[in-house]
Amino acid sequence: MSKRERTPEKAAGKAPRAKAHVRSGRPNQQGLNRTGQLIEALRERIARHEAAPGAKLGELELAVEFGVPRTQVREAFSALEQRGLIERIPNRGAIVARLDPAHVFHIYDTREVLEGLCVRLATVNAPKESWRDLLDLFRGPMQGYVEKSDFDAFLAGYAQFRERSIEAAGNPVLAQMLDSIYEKTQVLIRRIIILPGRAQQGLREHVAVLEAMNRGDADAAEALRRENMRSAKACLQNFQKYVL
Amino acid sequence: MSKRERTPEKAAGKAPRAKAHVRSGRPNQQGLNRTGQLIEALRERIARHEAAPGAKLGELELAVEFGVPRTQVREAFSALEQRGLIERIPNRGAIVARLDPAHVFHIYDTREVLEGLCVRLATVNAPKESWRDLLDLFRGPMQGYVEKSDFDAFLAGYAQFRERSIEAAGNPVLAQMLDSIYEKTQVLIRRIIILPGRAQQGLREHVAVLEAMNRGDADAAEALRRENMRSAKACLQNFQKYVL
DNA sequence: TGTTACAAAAGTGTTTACATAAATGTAACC
DNA sequence: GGTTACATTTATGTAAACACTTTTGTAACA
Repeated sequence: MSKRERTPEKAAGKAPRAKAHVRSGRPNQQGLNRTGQLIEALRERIARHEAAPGAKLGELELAVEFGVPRTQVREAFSALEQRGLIERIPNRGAIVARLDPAHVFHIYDTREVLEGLCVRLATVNAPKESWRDLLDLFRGPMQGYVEKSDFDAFLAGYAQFRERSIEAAGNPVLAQMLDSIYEKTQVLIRRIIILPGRAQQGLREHVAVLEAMNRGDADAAEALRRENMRSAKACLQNFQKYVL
Repeated sequence: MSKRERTPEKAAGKAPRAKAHVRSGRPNQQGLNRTGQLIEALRERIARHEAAPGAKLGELELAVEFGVPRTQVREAFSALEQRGLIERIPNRGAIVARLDPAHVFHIYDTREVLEGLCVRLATVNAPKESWRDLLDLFRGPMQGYVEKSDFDAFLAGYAQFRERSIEAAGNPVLAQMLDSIYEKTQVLIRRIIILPGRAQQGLREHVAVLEAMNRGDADAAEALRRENMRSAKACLQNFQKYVL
């Protein structure tokens, strides 16, 4: 699963209408068309910070790298610009969007209510005791990850909580909004959890949320989750100079 | 301000490099580039239901109408698809996105928490008594609009509340999410307010929200606004067969 | 040595042309 | 009369060419 093996165009003869079955103008493969694949690839690259904020995204450069015509790169840019992941400056090209501190705090305010809704819906929709396994994970192994500073395992646990919640909430509108937030802040999480005491507190708060969810107390779960987001934001503000 | 007066391409000679100052490849005009203008025009057309859900959007058709090359229409489609306003079916073109009832309810659940956050932030940020004029409007003239069934004036009042709240909240992330919801449900509002008793109840609830905002009680404002959204959703469920 | 003017290069914005897939119409065939 | 096979049409997917803007490098000039 390397880059992508494609003939870099310019390999098709000009036979006006010769059989022509598997040539240049094929529409899609495996469900997503090529532009969609390109959008997804760029999105992930930006979310992973493989392309740093402010970095220039050359149209021709990407077109050659992915083996697609420049037109498709521009279509992808158009989509990514709508999602706020890149900025296009007329005649100057596209750059990965920077996120200034103020914007990050705006994101966290919004995220607070969305995450709250997510756990509320998840609690309502899933039967009691549905969260036993996650609760065990967060009460047991996750504590060890924090002590051993095994942040990868720790983040994997968070990701599991995240996926399960969104899945159980069953609200695609909410899921999309949380995704759009997540893809912008993904890289921040790695900087936050290494802050002194943050991982421990986050863990405590998650356990409290999960306990409320597991006993079916949707209102408490929502309130606790919102509290959790507020404390994360407060932590971010305290260490703003080191993180943002 | 009619359609758009542009030479429908194919009017520029092929002088290899003759002076060339105001020709074909100009980048933008009045702040937004042409693709941006096209996106905005199509967005509005969809939001206003001038293009009905499920209606086909032909690339060439739109290209001719707006006097732009097909490539730009495709870029606009790519952006609109990201915003969930259209759906693209491979080799079949684009259609205006349909919104099924389940999706509408998901939207309203999400909207509830976002609108709640909006009035909370607006209340916190704006000084007390900032909402006196709106409160007077909703307690006075708006009542008359309902009784006279002057829905246009009524909706204008709602729009004013909406704009002022978002403005005062001062959170662009939230504003964008509310916009993305609004552009999808705009047409529904016209069907909801004509439902028996809905306008009256919505008005009462808005007055309550504004009273809380005007006395600076952010928590009450948030709770009341959320209540308002829940009652709107409930109304929608009751008359689902007539509205959706 | 620093500055300005100009020219070349690189890259984006735009346009057109070509290839292919779906839809449609027509005629042969049962 | 209805169905199937094929040709035609229409529209989308793709690719490449063209036009313009910005930047950068170079050289003349103060």
